[in-house]
Amino acid sequence: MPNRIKLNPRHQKIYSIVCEIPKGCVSTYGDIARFAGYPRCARLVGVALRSAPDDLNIPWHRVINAQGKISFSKGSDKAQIQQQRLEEESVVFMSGVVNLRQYGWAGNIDKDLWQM
DNA sequence: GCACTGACTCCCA
DNA sequence: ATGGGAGCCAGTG
Repeated sequence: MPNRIKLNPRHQKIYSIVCEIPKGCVSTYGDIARFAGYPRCARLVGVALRSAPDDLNIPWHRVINAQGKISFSKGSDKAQIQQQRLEEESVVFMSGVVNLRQYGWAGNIDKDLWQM
């Protein structure tokens, strides 16, 4: 990913993590924050993604909250776009909720690798 | 530098 | 299962 844009190291770290999310998978703010090295900074992820320029092509739509839902207000433009993009990646929304057990990227490694 | 806000999360009623 | 409240850390004004 191009890092020509000068941003805070934390943000860049978060961007890197988000970019590592494989297609067809989703992750949560809390998990990404953990991977980035900021266990309690779920909000920071939100701030970072909000500041994320489109130039980087950040797959921010693969980032959802711990409930498996979109953090935006229902009916919000971004929420619509996010869901649509995920569906295009074979991520199925059931009642507006993503099954993290199945699509959760962090979920695959969280149990064994991050169990401490 | 202080105070408020937030694309969050967790716990309890 | 659902709803409400407190905690958390950074960013922004």
